[in-house]
Amino acid sequence: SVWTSAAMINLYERIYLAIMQIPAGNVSSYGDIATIGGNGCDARIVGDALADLSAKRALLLPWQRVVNREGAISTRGLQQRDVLEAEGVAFDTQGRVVMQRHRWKGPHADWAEAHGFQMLPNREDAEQLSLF
DNA sequence: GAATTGACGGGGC
DNA sequence: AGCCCCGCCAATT
Repeated sequence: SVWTSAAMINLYERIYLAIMQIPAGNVSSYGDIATIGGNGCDARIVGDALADLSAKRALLLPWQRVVNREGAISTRGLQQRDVLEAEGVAFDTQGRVVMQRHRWKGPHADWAEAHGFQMLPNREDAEQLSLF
């Protein structure tokens, strides 16, 4: 219906807003952006939102900073890697972003709270816990 | 409505 | 590392 379409536009806008927080030199994954968006966001929806970008809108949004969880680029023939390298992002020999170094840790707590977004769970703690 | 398709991801093995 | 299976959800056919 008309209303679900309007809701989707808002969801896409939330996704775009989250993506705009990714600093140059970092990348985020579709899943991480979905986690930050919270409330109905899903990794596939993030992909949908980016696939929907007009050429004009794409110039205003750092869409290139979204890669999959392995650091691999999902677009084809769009020079995404070149742009990321120009931003200082390193790739491994398999053509994937070195996620340990460049994966964005998520928005700051105050920004997330102020705009109704979620924090990214702390991965260091998760790794520590898994040791025991 | 049902089935299929995606710029996806987690968990198990 | 890989592979497989399954969940997810909007859009399309």
